[in-house]
Amino acid sequence: MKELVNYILQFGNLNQQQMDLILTKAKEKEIKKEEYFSEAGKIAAEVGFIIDGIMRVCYYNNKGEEITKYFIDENNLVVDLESFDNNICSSAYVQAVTDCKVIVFSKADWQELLDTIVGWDTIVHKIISKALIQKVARRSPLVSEDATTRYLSFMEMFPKVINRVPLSYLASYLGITQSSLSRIRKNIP
Amino acid sequence: MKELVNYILQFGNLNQQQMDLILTKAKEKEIKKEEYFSEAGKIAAEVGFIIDGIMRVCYYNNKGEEITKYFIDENNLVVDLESFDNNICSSAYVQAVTDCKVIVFSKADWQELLDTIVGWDTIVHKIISKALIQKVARRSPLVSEDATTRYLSFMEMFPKVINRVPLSYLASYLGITQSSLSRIRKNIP
DNA sequence: AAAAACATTTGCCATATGGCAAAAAACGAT
DNA sequence: ATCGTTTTTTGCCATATGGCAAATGTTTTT
Repeated sequence: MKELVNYILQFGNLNQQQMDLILTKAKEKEIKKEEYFSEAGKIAAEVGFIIDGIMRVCYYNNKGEEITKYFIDENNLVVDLESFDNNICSSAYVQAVTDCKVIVFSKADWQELLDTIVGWDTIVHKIISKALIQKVARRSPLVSEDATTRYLSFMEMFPKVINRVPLSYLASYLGITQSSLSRIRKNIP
Repeated sequence: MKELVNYILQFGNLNQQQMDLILTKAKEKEIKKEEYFSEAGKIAAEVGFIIDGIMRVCYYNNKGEEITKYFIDENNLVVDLESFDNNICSSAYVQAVTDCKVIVFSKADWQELLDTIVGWDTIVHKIISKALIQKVARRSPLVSEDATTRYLSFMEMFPKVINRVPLSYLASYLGITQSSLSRIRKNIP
């Protein structure tokens, strides 16, 4: 739980008692490779924090192709916000790419913490804003650069991820086919 | 100011007195076509709400090309969040694409409202989360679809925008060249 | 109304990426 | 270690998009 505590404290201060309360609601959970953390068509029921492993968010486009929208790695929050916040069905899958160790909060517990701990909502808001801003920032360059540049930027941004995910996931994230990605990789020194 | 009031009330309730206080801080402002609302290298000083007109967020990539990251139209908030929240220099320009009428709040006033009005922070959080989620949702499909599909989706998502912005802005938003976009348009019935 | 400035379209050809199928390599289970 | 499965690479050719420059069309200024 140390990772989670450190993560939270980056965004604001809580006293020992408040932090303890948060931790009593935190449940540790294993998610095996390929299993889903949340699924399209269902309502997201948990907020997660990845201690170990990589997840991805993916969906099927109108041609039926499976598209990876983004990757989430260690020490990050994982939650389908739109679904969780608004109690609506999710439009994407959140899937473990490797075996994952995750800390989860049920929706009821999460809500209780928001109602109970003064200042927790502000911290949560900061965490979420930062994550969303980062998401936008990471996806934007994917549109305007050529495929090789996109791949190189990905390597810089996610050095920990690149060798742990199948090429096909990465290719759809970058918006190219797997064979193109393979060729691009070959041409990099 | 009616537009702003309606917009706010979508996200939560405020009494008359609270709303009046907000409106005392709101200043109306004109921004002429091509002028900047905020600039790269400077710290964003205002939160804006577009009453009329279209703005865009743009930056220069490492090849020196000007890239439009997104468009913002009527009845939406406009602010470089990362810069405004953290007091750091902005990395992008926010520019009026057409003449704009905007309601603005200075940073000091905005902060005062947050400190004074109970519940205003929650409303602001909701507004911002929704805007960010929307931004992510809008950019994601740009990566995985072909250019024609991207253009068609843009038309659906921004019917009000498409005929009011130069082709070059739209092309860089879609990640293609202006001439390709011109050809794509020609081939659409 | 004419001129100038700007925006869009088009032609020509180069290049990047896609589609598909087979080969090669890597991984897992027995 | 071996077989079977899955992932990655490669070859071949088709197609989409880019680059550049000229032509056309549109707006703004004088």
